[in-house]
Amino acid sequence: MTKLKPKYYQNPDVIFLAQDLLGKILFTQKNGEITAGIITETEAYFGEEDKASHAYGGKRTLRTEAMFQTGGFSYIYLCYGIHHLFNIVVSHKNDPKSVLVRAVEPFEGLSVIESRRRRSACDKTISSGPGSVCKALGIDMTFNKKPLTGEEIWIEDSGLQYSQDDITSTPRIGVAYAREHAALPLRFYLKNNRYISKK
DNA sequence: TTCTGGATCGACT
DNA sequence: GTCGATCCAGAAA
Repeated sequence: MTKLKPKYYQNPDVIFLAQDLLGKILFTQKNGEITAGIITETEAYFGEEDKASHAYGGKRTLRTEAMFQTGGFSYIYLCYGIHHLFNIVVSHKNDPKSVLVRAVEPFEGLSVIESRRRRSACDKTISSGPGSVCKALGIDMTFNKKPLTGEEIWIEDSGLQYSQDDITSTPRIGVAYAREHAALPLRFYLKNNRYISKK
């Protein structure tokens, strides 16, 4: 397995990347403990034109600043005052596209993940849903704006390849306010995996 | 300074 | 299926 390179993330085709990232492995290292999960579900946010994106209209604030960085950095924010959500920033500088990781399948450090989530790794709710992914992998705001090629958080290519037949696409979750962009099929998940937020 | 609402989860019915 | 938790960023003023 090899760590994905900066070049991989600089691709401006966020819809391709949201699908290509399925099957890749997201690692974190915290307090010397390494945990990882196979990415099973993602959503694409296509930038300034996307009414569902925090960067819609080129809105640039302290929070959204992370998305305007060069592809290959993390964008993490707090949702509903409770949950952290993890995004992979892609494309080039000042093009705020990102991929939201919505679910992973536990891969490494299972006992650490189980104690963080207080349930068995066999329970599919352990890391299905964007808030759960962050909790399972120990991701909080200290991971915001980090390079995904470093030693705290990174993604490896497992070599797994999927065809369009293996991937289901649906509208994104929780973005009804995005009006005409709410129905776009920009959510992707592995058809045959049980670690999915909802079918 | 104050107000509003959200890229959700889990407990409970 | 329904609903409360919980708090910060962004907008209004």
